[in-house]
Amino acid sequence: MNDQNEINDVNDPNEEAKAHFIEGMCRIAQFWGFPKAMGAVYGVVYLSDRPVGLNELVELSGVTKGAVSTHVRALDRLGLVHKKVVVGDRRDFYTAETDFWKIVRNVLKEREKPEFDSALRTVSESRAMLAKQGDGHGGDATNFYDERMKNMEDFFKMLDKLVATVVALDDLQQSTVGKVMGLFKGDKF
Amino acid sequence: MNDQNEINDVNDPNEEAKAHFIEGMCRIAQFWGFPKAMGAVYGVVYLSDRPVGLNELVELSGVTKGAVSTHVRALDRLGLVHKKVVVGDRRDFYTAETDFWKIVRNVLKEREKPEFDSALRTVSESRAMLAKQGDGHGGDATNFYDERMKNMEDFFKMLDKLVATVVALDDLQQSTVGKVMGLFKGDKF
DNA sequence: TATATCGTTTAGTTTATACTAAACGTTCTA
DNA sequence: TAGAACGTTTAGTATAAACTAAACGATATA
Repeated sequence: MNDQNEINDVNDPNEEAKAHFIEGMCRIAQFWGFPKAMGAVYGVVYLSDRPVGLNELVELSGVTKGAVSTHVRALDRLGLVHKKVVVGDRRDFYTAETDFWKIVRNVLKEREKPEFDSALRTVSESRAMLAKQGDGHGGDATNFYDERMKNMEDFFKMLDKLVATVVALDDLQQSTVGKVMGLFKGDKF
Repeated sequence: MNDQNEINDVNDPNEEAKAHFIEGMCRIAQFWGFPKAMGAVYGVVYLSDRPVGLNELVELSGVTKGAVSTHVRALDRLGLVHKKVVVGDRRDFYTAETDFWKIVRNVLKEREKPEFDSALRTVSESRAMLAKQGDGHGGDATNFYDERMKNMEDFFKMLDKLVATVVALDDLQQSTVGKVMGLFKGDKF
């Protein structure tokens, strides 16, 4: 991956640094559960000062066209890149989103949120099943299971609210995060 | 997985609810990047009112001994379960941690934290390489790359601090989270 | 209308990972 | 000291995912 060259100049003296950076993007993507090629594609876009076309991405990332097509669209959905349409040009161009706090919100909204809902629902469903087909008169075992399940349900509900709150913020920034951290340090809780 | 039965009574009327719950644990585990069998093992431990032995886990989860052995140790490392040693008994017993906020801290510390560090280091390294083998006199291209990389570096540093803050809290609880969320709602930022 | 250039889709391969089954060393028991 | 029960390790298999290469439909151009 990325044994190719320069995005701007031929024999860019920064080549090595860029390659290392993009390699890092691959590793980060992988850890967060995304394909590493997706990280490479983002890395290339992120290190470009102008919109990049799909075929260009293929060359610069070393990823095949099909994969780039798939991944760049996924990146667009997550808000990591933005499609730029140039009038009178049939090609798609992409630029990188550089506001990472905005990306966090997008990813939570797009990817985590549905899964939280699903997880929460499963636990709630289990509780409902307990109530229905359990021993019916609150036997010890049923009570215990319900207590455990409710405990988890409460946690997920709170987590869900937390995510919803973050997603709702349209100005999540370094300063905001900094202030929250300051509150913790001040032992105000 | 888990086509077996009861952890307490034979023909437990709550069987169906438990199975659904455990199935949900599998899905949740999978989403967070853990093997689904690990979720099943945790589910079984979580729904037991007494310490569970390894062989018992094998029966109740439907996962083979080797896998249970591996997964239950991983769960222990993450703080999701605790090994209970019974004197005069060679077997290992496990109980579930029920304080999920405590678990969040553990997981961040154990699993996320090192990866954040690694990600941050890669970006910093790339910047250093830029400074060293770049065009040397702050050409436009080098300046642009450095700006982008620094932007990401700052983000990771802040994220790192945020995680460190959460990990440092030894009383992260529902009430704490609730208060933070309240602050956001109050438009105090 | 023929040819070239887009981006997408698909079929097949490769690769990574989870999982099983069995062997293993260790510790207790008879 | 033989055998049984424990947890771990390992070799092999199954499964799932990413990736490649090629075909494809659509759109522009000549």
